[in-house]
Amino acid sequence: MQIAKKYFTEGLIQLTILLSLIGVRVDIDSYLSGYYSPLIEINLGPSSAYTQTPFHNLRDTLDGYSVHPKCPELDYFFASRRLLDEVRTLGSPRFPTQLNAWLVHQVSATDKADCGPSTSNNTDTNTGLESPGDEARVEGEHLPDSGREEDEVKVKEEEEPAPLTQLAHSSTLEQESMLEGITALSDPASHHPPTIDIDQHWNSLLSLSVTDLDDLDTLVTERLSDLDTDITTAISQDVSLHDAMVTSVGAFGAASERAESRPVNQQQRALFRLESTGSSHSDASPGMALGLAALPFASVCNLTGNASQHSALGGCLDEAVFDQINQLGLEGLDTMDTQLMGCLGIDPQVLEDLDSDSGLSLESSSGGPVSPGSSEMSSSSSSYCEDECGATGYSSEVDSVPSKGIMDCTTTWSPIDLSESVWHDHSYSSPAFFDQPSVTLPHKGIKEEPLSDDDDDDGSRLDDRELSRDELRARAMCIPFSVLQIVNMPVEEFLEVLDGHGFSPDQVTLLRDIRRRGKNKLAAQNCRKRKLDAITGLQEEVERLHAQRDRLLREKQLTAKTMGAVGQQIKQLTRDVLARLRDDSGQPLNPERFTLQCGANGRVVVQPVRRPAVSTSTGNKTDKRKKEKKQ
DNA sequence: ATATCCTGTCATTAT
DNA sequence: ATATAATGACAGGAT
Repeated sequence: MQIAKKYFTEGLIQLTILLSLIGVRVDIDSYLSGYYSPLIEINLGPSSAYTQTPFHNLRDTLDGYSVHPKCPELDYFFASRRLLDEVRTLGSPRFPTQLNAWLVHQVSATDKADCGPSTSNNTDTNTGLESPGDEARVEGEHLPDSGREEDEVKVKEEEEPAPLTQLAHSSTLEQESMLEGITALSDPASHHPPTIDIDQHWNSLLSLSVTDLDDLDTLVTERLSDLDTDITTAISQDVSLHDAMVTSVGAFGAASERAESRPVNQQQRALFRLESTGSSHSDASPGMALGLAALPFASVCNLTGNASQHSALGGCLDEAVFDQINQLGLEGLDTMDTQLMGCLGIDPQVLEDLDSDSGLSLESSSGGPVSPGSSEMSSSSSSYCEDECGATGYSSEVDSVPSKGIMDCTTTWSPIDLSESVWHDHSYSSPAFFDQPSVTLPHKGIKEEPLSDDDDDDGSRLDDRELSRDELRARAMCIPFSVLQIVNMPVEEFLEVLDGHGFSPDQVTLLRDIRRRGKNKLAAQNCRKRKLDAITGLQEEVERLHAQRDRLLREKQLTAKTMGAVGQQIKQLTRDVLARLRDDSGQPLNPERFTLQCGANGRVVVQPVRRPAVSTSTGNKTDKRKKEKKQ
């Protein structure tokens, strides 16, 4: 008897839940009230077992695990409960409170799956979970078996007082009487209830429901974990973009500050910048190991990664790399230069040319035998890297520069071996080298070769060709500073230059314009790089969202398929139950004419199948109208 | 010849 | 107030 009772109670609980899930209302109160007393064969009303047999207890007991109150998977429980509350607020068929227990059970299921060895899904979203964990524990996880029934009834009473009063009143005795009633209403010929068949059905239903609910558990768990993962990813993505921006800006700002505080160090910084440019396009230069030893892992990964796959952090990491390198101090920089040059196979002469234009206009700086843009510094103490390239599109505009001025001032701009000024003269700070964005644009490498060929072709005219418009203007105005010097020198020094060299107003204006244009050129390059990075990031996000959408659609299809199977099982079970019920005359009920309905209050009632109400109702209405008209 | 891309520059705004 | 960064728009050269 206890076994049959257990089957009935547990099975009916699940039946009620499943009927609720597919929208069938099970009116248990109707059974209790006795309105359908002739038809009541199974009083599966709110018995004590109805409330004290939550699935999670069974499963937890069977599976031999329990939920730790601080288990991160308890988040799912509260998400589920929130969803349940939302469903309730919609006024849709209210789920019996067993569903609450089922949802609690979901926590247990997920806990079993994930709380143990694999808790990698959400490790960062568990803040403030202690109280939920405690609450979940109160609701059924760690209740002593002796007091479980009463405690759970209390929990349910908090949510649905009215029916739960009935639940509390419906006791095991009612269940037993219900079973007795079933026996009494059964065919007298077969006095024993068809326990075997019903047991099989119940077992079938239980197995099905448990299995399918496990599937649903899995789906729910995956869905929640996906959402969690997506949220985490979105946050990290956002942070990454933000970091990319902020780091870049911060690096620039820091570079400026360092430029002011440590001007001596910046020539080397510029050199390392160049080295970084080269290394970022040549995999894992061994020479970089000297400076990379202390670099963050991300920086190393970025440097050692494929250059063709430029990451969004590439620009920032360049600054980070050289910031780290600069922190190593001046010691060993010369050897580092040599090592880097040797390992990278870069001719120092070439590097001198590559320095210009933040690497984005490398095509304008050839690796010719003579540094075309170099010029001897009239300033005794300063030597900026001279070649300010990126003027490839202005060869025609060079003509507009007054050639007369150039002729007048040519003597002060005799080319020098820039390698000396670059590699040995560290007296001038050049923070802009550090500011220059990393050479990561894909077109850079493409443009590099043909232009070098061109430079080889007519290297004799490199001086004029390589000079930018502002460079020529500076020469024309007899300004003893190169464009890079003007652009890269600190603002204080620039102001001193403006004031202390007795420049004419035109020269001052030109100096300011050169500096402004140079700064703006770098800013434009950074801006474009950021834009490309943002586009790349958005494209990746689109791909990710597409993948997520596809996955969710597959899950939706699987869920619908599972629910359809559950519905079919329930229909079959309903037919079997109805086939064993008898009406007042002792005749078996026609399964085609009756159905089991789950009421909002938790009662399961046997109701006649409603005929197509449209025709009948309209017909009745028309008949009534006719009668009224006749009257 | 045309389209597209790249780059420098200007104007404007924000910091 | 000034310098500078950021960015949209435009122009011109390169491909």
